[in-house]
Amino acid sequence: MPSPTFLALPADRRDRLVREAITEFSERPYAEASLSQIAQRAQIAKGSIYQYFDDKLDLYRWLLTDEAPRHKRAFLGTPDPAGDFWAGFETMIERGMAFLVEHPRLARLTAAAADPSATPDVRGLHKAICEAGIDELRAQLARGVATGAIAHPDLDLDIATRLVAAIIGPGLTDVVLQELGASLHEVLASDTLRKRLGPARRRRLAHQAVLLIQGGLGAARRPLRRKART
Amino acid sequence: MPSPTFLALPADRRDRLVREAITEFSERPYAEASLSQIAQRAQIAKGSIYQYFDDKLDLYRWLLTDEAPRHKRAFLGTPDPAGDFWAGFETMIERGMAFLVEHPRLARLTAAAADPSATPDVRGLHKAICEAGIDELRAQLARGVATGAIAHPDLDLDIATRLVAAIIGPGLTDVVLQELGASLHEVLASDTLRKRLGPARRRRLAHQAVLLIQGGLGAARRPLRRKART
Amino acid sequence: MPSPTFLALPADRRDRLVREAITEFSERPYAEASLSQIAQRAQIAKGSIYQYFDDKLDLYRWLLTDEAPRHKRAFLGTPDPAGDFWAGFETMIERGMAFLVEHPRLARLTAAAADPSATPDVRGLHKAICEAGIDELRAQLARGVATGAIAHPDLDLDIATRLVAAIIGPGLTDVVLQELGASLHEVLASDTLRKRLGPARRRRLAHQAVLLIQGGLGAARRPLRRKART
Amino acid sequence: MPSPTFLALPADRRDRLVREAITEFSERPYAEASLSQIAQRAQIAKGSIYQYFDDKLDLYRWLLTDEAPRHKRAFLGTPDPAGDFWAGFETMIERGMAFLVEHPRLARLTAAAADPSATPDVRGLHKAICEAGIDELRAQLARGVATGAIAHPDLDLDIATRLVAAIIGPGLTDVVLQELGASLHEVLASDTLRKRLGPARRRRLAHQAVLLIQGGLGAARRPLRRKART
DNA sequence: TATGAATGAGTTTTCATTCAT
DNA sequence: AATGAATGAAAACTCATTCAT
Repeated sequence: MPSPTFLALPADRRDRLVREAITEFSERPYAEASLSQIAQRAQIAKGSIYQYFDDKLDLYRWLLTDEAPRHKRAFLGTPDPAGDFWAGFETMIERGMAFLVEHPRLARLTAAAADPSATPDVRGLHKAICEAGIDELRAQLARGVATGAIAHPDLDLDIATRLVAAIIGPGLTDVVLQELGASLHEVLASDTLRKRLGPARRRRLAHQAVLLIQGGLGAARRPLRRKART
Repeated sequence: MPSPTFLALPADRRDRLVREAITEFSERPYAEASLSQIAQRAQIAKGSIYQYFDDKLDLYRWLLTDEAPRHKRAFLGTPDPAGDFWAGFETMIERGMAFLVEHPRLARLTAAAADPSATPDVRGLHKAICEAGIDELRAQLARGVATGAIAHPDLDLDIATRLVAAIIGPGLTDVVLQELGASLHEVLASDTLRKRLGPARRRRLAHQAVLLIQGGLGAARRPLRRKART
Repeated sequence: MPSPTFLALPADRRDRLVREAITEFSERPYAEASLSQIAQRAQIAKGSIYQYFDDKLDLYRWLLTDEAPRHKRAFLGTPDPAGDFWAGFETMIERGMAFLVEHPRLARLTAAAADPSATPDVRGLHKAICEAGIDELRAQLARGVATGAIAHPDLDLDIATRLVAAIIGPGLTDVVLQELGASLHEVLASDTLRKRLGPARRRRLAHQAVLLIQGGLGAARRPLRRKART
Repeated sequence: MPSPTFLALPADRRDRLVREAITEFSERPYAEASLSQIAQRAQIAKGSIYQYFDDKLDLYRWLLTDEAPRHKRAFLGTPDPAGDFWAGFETMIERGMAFLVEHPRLARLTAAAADPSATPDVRGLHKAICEAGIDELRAQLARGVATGAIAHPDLDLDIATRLVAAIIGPGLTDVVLQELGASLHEVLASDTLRKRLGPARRRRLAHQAVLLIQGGLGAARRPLRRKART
């Protein structure tokens, strides 16, 4: 948790630090990320960072649990709980891919949370983040069940949630990267790649994902409008 | 590639080294794993490791591309290509979970290949492994399509393969760990946990996964009854 | 190039480091000189050296191209270009020997630049230094030619410069050491030896050198009388 | 000193070891030369080297004090003590340059003996070699004095010997390398360079050197026939 | 006698963290 | 509050030398 000093920092100074920290942590594994680099690039004394955060992990934690989620939420917007469940689901997936494309560094930071290696401290952190995501997804699926959009006789909600999370998490990320013909690192380096995964393409991918999930979750097969069958 | 010297090592010495190396690399991300630690715990001179392997990466690569796959293949056995597609698929998944439970350190090592952080050299290594796995799965699914077991009108085999891989990879791992009520690291520490995910439970989980996948891939819905309900 | 940090160091600390570095590099060939030793003897943390210099070579380069020449220039003073050529030449040689006797460690450092072994990086460094010395000497001899002090019918200035450089460089150093009845290393160890090569003796040696050079370069033979024969 | 075992070795095996040892020691400074490299390239077990020589230094010493001088002597032939002194001197110098050009690795090994850095053990070795060379040259110059070929009123034979040694040692080597437009290391690498310093060119350089020395040593100026003045 | 695996001390280098200014 | 110099533990890696076979 950042110190009050940090929170009261002039926006410019604060932003410089945050920006460079995100860059550094998104480009190298935690162990190899260097506070010296961050300090130097942000034009901030190394000692100052230690006045804002307890240590390297504290800074990383804050980025992962506060800064990144805040941006992500702002980007995704709030889903409309009233609309059609599957349409909403598909939109959510599409927005997720858009986030990956538009904010690759933040997305990368978040993706790192899935890394099952990592040192104990970092692992705890990652686990917390993952579970939060799972909880959110479970609630959403529960809504689907409640509205009848999901209706599989044998469904175990907990298990299904985790499997679906894998699809829309690592699964779709993998697909996107495959589409880009690049590794995440190369995406970070070149902004031009972003153009290669425009909204239309993203919608198609989201649709494929929903198709798989929908079938698996026992939804009626037909309602799949949009560019699908007609 | 290990030197002939290494391959000709007395079993005891060799095993000590391999064991401790797997432990180290499965407990920390590559960047944080320490050859000194490995040497010390294996009771082997640091210099000796450098007679067996070119460097840290060479040892890691060998574990990841030779040692782990060899054990995994031996454990999984060869699937029967003649039998029912979905039954075979379900078995494969069950064996995968069994491997995770019986050889958690090796499973963990393999899982690390999904780590999207890592330094360029390591990433290259990981990517190669992942793609190999994807290729294998794609071939398997293609067989399903050929036999009619998979029959979805809109199916894009490439995309589907990656999404299915996410389900049976990170997805099921996550589920298993949830079942164990523990993180992979805790599993590594305590062998007794293994008992909590016996064959029956594993079969049930595998079934749930196949359910999701099967529905998503447009297979006929009924045949899903095998060892399930009845 | 040393960092600003280094240049702003408290004199005491800075001197300790410089002194021990010169000692180390003057006592062993570059490859065998150890930063750990320097740090330990200078009572400075190993890490600190890396805040002052990029690496081992950077420190060595600075000593060789900045520190040593600065001291040498300060010691030698500026020669009087107006005076008699050969008298000036003889003085220069005498001062060179005096430097060797008074600052043996620095002289030794400079002499090391003649080492034809060494690793490519170091060789490049050495070569640059040698060529700079040669250029300076060539200019000086050219002045002698211009003033008529040097007048040999067959003279090839480039070749002559290099041969003369050998005389006043390795040649005289060798003579001096012979006089001292010791190797340079023993000179380094015992300051008392310095007394055995006082100004008078040095002048005599310088005279012998000039004698050889002068004859070889075709100067008129007579004017050689100064403090020599009476 | 090599063990009897070594001396009794089959020529082939012995030669392989000697050849690779010379190569290694002529390409890197003593500290960086690697016995492992030598053993590997010579196809001889590392342990065997320790049966032939006490240690790294022992091997190096033998090369420097036995092997290299033997070859050099064989190459130079015995000078004719009866002929004209200066003509003989010039021939000696020319042969020395020829040796440098024809056997660069051996020459390089010998040149290293001039390196004033080096660790105490190595230094002692170098010093002994140098003094041997000096003694030989002094004897030769003494012969010149006896025959009247050298006749300088103020001559100090000891000093003169050392200065002349500097000319025909480091001095001429330097000139030769300058002629070749290359560093000694580059000479080692490319045999084609040898052609650029053929006998004619070498004679001219030798002549220039003798010119300088002769004048300096007070010889009569005229007898310098050959391509000199006419 | 020949072998080459094993050893471990020693090297350069990095970096999170502290603390005096 | 901000600074950035100082620190030292730890890492990867090398290589002369030993010694059991």
